[in-house]
Amino acid sequence: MKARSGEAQASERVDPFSICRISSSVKELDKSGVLFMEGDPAQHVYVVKSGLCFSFRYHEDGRRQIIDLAFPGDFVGLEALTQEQFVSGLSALTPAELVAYPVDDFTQRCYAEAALSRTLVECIAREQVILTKRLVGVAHSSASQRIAHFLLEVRVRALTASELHPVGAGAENHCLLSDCGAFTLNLPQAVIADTLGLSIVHVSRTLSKLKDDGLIEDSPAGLRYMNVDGLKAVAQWEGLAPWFEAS
Amino acid sequence: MKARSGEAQASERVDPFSICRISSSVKELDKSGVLFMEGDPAQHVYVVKSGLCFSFRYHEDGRRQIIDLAFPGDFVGLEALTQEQFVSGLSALTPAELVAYPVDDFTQRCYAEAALSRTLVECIAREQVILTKRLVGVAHSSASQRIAHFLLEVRVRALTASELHPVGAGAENHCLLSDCGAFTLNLPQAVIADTLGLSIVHVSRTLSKLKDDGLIEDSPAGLRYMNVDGLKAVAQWEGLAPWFEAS
DNA sequence: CGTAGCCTTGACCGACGTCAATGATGGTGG
DNA sequence: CCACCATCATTGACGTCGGTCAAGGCTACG
Repeated sequence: MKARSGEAQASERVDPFSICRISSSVKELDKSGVLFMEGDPAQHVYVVKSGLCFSFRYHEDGRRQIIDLAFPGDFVGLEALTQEQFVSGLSALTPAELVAYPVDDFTQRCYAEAALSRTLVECIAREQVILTKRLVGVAHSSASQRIAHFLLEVRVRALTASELHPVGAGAENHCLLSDCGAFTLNLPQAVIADTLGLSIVHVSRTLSKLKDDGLIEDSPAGLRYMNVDGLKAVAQWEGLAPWFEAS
Repeated sequence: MKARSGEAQASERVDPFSICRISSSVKELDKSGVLFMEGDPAQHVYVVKSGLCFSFRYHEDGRRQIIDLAFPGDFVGLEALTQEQFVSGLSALTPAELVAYPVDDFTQRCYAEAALSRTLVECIAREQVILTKRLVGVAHSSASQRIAHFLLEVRVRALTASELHPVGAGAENHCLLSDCGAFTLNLPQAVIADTLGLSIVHVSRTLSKLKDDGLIEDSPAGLRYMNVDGLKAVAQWEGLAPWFEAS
């Protein structure tokens, strides 16, 4: 088997649940529940089993920066592998389940099975690419670009996640919903704002503009994507990352 | 040996050169030389042996985002492990040497030696923490905060790197210089601007303000840090990361 | 001496934040 | 069924941070 996954399709992604043979327990979170906070002792590594979560940090001035969303199948709290304390918190946007693996077991297993290390490296590398993209975006893009990009990113990741983990996706119930043809997203604007480093007010204004342009629309279920290609144009979309399907 | 490194001092950091047993070659770069560009086929993983490098990406509008500086001892181009192409370019700020390891050898060795995988995971995780910090900073801080933070970050990383790799540090010659007591930094303002997502003009203005406040000073060798504590106050400095010495 | 980098400074302007008021929605208890 | 409150979204007025443009200075180098 070839180790490099550059040419991998989404369907070939390693399955994070493959590590389930090691001792594990499941944590359940309510909506807005907090699994751990920045600074908490880091004794477990987690995989999101169902629901939608996000990792975040607080800035000294009290503002929250959302580092990344975490979809079913995503690793979370990997900092535990290299540090005593979490450097970011983790909270849930919807009721969620996470599988917890004690760091020590996990580490030992890494030593025992190079393939697991490998999986890990790939997961982290994937995450890193998303982060650098976001970094470039936050630094250099206008609010509408950032927001359009964010909307597209969430869509792709949600679709990918639900393909891979149709069972426990769960996020559809509350936040995401891919109905006939059109994708619909229901997130508090505060989440978008804190992810992209914008104010809620400006997010609202920018979304209104996107609505005026017919790219999205309000619906009872949330934001409805009316014109994905239009969004891509605004976002100057180049795809999320090589290993995600273009779609 | 305990695998977790949260409690590690700088002196206990894993030595990236420990992988030198696998086939490798040294690449030399001139000042401003480019090792690879975004999109190039990724066939090697590198470790900076001497000099100062940086990884970057171009935004669609042509602006350059510097992702991170790379000091002697730092891994570079780790994307090669998981992707066919580099997602960022790498260039040198000073004449530099980099050790190149073919990905395939590297990968095989990862399978053979879990400890190497482990080292890798730690390096990437470390990098990730820096990235998330930068993300928070770029999104929520004022120019003077960002710049002060950047100055401090470079100082710590340069000091750490030169402790670990006193031989091949090399960066001192051109960019960094820790003379009697005061640290001195000589970087083009364009580098600071592109790292922090600011315009050169504004970097200049902000540095002038810091000079007015007596925190830094021009010197023939570059910027001289006159008041590190003052800088820390401006930057709301909380340390770079747990594994770096406070200093 | 002329040219090329790099830095500085001023004038101007736009994007985005803040503050504040107003609506919509939905859950809870009377 | 309605009153009440909490949460979230919208909208306007206004200020500011930082970008852009343009001009000029300083060194280094041929």
